[in-house]
Amino acid sequence: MRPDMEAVAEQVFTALADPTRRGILAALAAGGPATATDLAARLPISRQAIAKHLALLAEAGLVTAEHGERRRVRYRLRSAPMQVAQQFLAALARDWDGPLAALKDHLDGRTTSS
Amino acid sequence: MRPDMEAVAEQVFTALADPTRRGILAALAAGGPATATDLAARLPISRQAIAKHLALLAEAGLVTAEHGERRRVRYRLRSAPMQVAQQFLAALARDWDGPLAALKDHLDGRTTSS
DNA sequence: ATAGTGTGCAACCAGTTGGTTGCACACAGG
DNA sequence: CCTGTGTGCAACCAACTGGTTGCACACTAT
Repeated sequence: MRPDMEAVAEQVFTALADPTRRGILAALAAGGPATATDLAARLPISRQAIAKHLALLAEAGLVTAEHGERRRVRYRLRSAPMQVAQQFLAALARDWDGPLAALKDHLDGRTTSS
Repeated sequence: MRPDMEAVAEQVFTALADPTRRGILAALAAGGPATATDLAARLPISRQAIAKHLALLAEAGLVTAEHGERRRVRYRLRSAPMQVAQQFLAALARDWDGPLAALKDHLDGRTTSS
């Protein structure tokens, strides 16, 4: 079940690279699931700006929309995509300074090890 | 020794969010340390564009510049900042669906866990 | 019926970003 | 001396992004 791990990681990275988005996620983590208008009351930007960010976060799978009574929509955190991103980072680091890198350096004419 | 972990993570996320940048890093991982012109030969963009990306990657600490003979500059991968980013992701995930989140939900009037 | 509250959609705007071209400079070899 | 190669800097450009405002729509309550 890896629907293109790199694509998920890219979306997570894009989402988490923005301070405002991290602020929204922190607000959700601190106060539990909330609606866009609720978040707009706590953050210094407009509801529509928050709605755009929530759409992007939902696209990345970091939040899920829960439709409640009277057209209200609550957003809840989802940590699963972040674990995918973590694995992606781990895989990258393994590729970079793993034994392959040393071999490459050797073939490159450098005597990195031994 | 944490010079603002979140700042490092943000730079890593910004750097890794761009496909071209990941391509440059992949080329470095595959072929070992290389110069900007060398990378420009393998990638479909100009040397100057690559130089800009390398500057950003160096700023994030993901590559280091090694000044060699005759004004040549080779860039080498550094995986340390990625491990910081990994820890940041782990801390976030812990904050989200850890016991605190359940408590918050409870205080919010919801009976998530008995 | 109408007012109030909450959501979604679209237009618009300024700043950033990814990319290009062009040029100036440093240095080794003919 | 010049020519070739490699680097750095700056200007410029199109596209994207983060943010705003305005408006239309849905639904509940008075």
